[in-house]
Amino acid sequence: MARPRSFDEAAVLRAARDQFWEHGYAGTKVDDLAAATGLGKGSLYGAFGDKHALYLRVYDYYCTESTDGVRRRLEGPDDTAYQRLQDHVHAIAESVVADRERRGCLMAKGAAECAEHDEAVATRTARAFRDLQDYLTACIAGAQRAGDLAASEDPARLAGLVLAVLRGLEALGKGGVEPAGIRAIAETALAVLPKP
Amino acid sequence: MARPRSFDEAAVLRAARDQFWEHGYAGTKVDDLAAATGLGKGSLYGAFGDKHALYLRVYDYYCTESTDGVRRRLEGPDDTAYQRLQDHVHAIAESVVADRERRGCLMAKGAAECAEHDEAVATRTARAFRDLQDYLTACIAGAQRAGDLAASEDPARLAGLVLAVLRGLEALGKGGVEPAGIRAIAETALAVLPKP
DNA sequence: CAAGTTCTTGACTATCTCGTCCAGAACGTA
DNA sequence: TACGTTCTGGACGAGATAGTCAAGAACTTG
Repeated sequence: MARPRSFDEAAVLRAARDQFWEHGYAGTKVDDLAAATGLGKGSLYGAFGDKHALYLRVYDYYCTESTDGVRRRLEGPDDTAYQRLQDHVHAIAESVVADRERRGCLMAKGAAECAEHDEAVATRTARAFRDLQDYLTACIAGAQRAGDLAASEDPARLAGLVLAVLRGLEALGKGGVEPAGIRAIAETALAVLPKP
Repeated sequence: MARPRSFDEAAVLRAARDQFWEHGYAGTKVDDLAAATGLGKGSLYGAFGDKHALYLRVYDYYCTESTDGVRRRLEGPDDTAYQRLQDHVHAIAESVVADRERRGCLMAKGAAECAEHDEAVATRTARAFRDLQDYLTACIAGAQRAGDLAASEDPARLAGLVLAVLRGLEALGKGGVEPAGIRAIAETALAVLPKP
């Protein structure tokens, strides 16, 4: 029919994501996006629309990747559910610790910068949090059935608490809290979850 | 000696703070700052230096006000320490719930946007978090001495956990989590703190 | 009240930034 | 191969934006 696209859309989204991630929405220039993706501005506008539309694509892509990864890590049989929960909490703490440039999480950054004025960002963020809490709830419920956590507690409430701690770890990491502090919080959070 | 300033510095800082708070650092224009503060750009530059220097003044001012408020709310005699802790956690949850425009916390927003590239913001944020954890630690230690919390736990670790939950509440609020969810997390966090 | 100093205002400049546009390139189809 | 279509790259323009500057205002002190 016509000339096909010469770029890989996913690669362009990743490059654009890194720009927005590093500089924020307002701090990212369209020229930077063009340079980072290797596309001319004409191609960029033709393929994705304007800066805002591209940001939404990137943000949605990031949220989906992020929450899907969590889902995969948390789902599984009941008898290893508690282990998976522990691993997940530790993994988040380690990723915060490992992030020495304090790049943080694009979801946290994007929500902080844009959710107030951008309904699409707010909506996508809300869905991501809901998904995360659902995956945590399922995992915790599994651990309760397996007898590794007290069955008396509402799993959704515990999941909310864990989610808040994990989001808090991310925020504290941004704030430069030391590795030992981050790890201690993760340990303490796991320790206070009610056991049978 | 000379012509005195015709503006109230604290009022100017508050007006500038609201601009940065609403639009972020990169999203705030110097013209907006001038309009919001009522000062001409010359006065603004003369009194505070450039945009970045003004931002740092504002950010420091906000952090100080914020942490001082928490200190005042948490300090006091041991026998009411646990009550103060509960009140504080509830107050944070309620402030998140009440923030229907999702303006959030300037510290969270500023750290998310700037800490990565701006050493001064990173340093100030780290100090604020350290202060907050110290105040929480002192309050929790008081509650332990009064017999309202289990004395077996390290108060600094519990304080870290509480701080993470509070910062997490803020992040979840930005993400549009419902009031009931926010309040449930606050309740659950208080409920899992180990009692004697 | 005169002199000296600092503050104020807003016009101005130089640069940046978004988004458009077009000439040419690359491809499928007939 | 010739044609129609879509993609590409970058020059361009309109408007925004950070920071400067100069002329005058306001105040203190001698």
